[in-house]
Amino acid sequence: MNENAAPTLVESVYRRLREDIIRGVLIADSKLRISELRERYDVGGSPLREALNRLVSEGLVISIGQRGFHVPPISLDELRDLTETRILIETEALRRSILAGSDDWEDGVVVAFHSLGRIERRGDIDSEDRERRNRAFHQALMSACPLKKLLQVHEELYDLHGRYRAIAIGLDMNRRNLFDEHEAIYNAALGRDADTACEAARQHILLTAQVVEQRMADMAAQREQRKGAGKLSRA
Amino acid sequence: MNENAAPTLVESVYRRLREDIIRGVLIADSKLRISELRERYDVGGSPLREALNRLVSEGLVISIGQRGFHVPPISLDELRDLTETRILIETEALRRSILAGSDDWEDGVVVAFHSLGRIERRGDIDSEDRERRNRAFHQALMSACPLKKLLQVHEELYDLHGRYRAIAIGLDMNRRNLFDEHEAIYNAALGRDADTACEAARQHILLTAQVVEQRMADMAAQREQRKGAGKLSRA
DNA sequence: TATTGCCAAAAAATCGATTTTCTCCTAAGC
DNA sequence: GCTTAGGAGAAAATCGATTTTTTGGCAATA
Repeated sequence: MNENAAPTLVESVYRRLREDIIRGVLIADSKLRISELRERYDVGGSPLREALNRLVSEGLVISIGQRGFHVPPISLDELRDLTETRILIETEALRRSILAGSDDWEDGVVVAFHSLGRIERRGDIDSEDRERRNRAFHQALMSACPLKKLLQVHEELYDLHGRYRAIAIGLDMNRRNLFDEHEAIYNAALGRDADTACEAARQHILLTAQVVEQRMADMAAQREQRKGAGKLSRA
Repeated sequence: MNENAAPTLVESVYRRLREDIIRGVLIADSKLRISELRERYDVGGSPLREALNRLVSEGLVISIGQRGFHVPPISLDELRDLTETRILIETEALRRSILAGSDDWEDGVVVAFHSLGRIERRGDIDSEDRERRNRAFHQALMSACPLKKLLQVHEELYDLHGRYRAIAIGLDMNRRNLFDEHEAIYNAALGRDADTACEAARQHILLTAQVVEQRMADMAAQREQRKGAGKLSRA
């Protein structure tokens, strides 16, 4: 049996849908027509609808009775809300993890950090691998937090936030040194300095969010301009 | 059109399943056979499975590929995890709510408190109404928290916790004065004393959890005893 | 010109039947 | 007596068809 094979069609299409929504392949605010999705993922209506319903509870899909499913819209307000909430949860989990972390935890953090650093130094824009290792690093840092439910909540928020990060993929390379930001968290964590680590994590998340905000503003401006041009050409 | 009518069968059976799981009507760790549920809720397989899949994402149902759905087991470990995480989220939301609360917020809190107090003083064991008003009170307290996502997370945790509270329904009347506990939070909140309010809320949640722990221990002891008796009778 | 009512096409929701996969019991073999 | 193979029945997963609801356009009306 293949380890990766989903035991169920629901499971498989659920994961693929999830990825596509978080990555922005399925556009925010767009309609998810059952017939189109059936074709896209090559599954029947039943497993598809079941997968969609799972995503509804995660906030990654919106269901409107008798009017089908939609990708949730994005907004500056939600980004800010999500960012602040994620900071709250992530710093709390990080703090508890640092307090409770064993030798194994340290090992895991070291591995994740170096693995991520290698990719970052290589400078690949390849977001696939990068995003995975980035996530793994953040998770490794928090993994010793004894509150499992807190970690679950964080995962949820991280993925909701991921939809916004996807907007700005590749954009922050120029302005920021992500490696330094990660290193600051890393050093403080291994040094068991929870306050410093949390502050570094907070800054790191905030900076990422700011890049996204900038990008959203740019996009809004572009939309404005196109609208203006449209008016002119119609006049 | 009836305001309360679910626009969709999925929605309707989702709510009913949810209630029954949280209330403990559907027993922890039991199997949820599609055919039985179909009969119980008088719906077809498709809406039923869709509703179940929503609950899977909320952690109120477990899905095992090709082996159907189950009510999640309960455990002392999870209770403690859930309790501490809920305290964390609820006190944070409460703190921010107190800081940001407007006059309207105060009004809402006053109404919710008195409404709950009336029920409590009446001493009905009726959990239906009581639970609803209790929830409403807690929500009113936090409602001015600007982080909407934090409130959503709280709701999720509150309901997961509800499964445990259901175990001890009616049991805490003897030992505790719930009214006083609520009043302490109420007074501190309206007095804009966030620290005191958070501490009171923390104590309140902890006390409830302790009653549940006690009850779980009792049940475990009873099980032990029955097992012993079984052994004897078989011998 | 704006509004309303109606109809056909499209889409969503749901059902009933089929296929696939597990479960448990029986019996043969060690 | 214990383990393992086989198979019938039960249950889960999925599909295809049906029913219900919405959408969008067009014409009639104010």
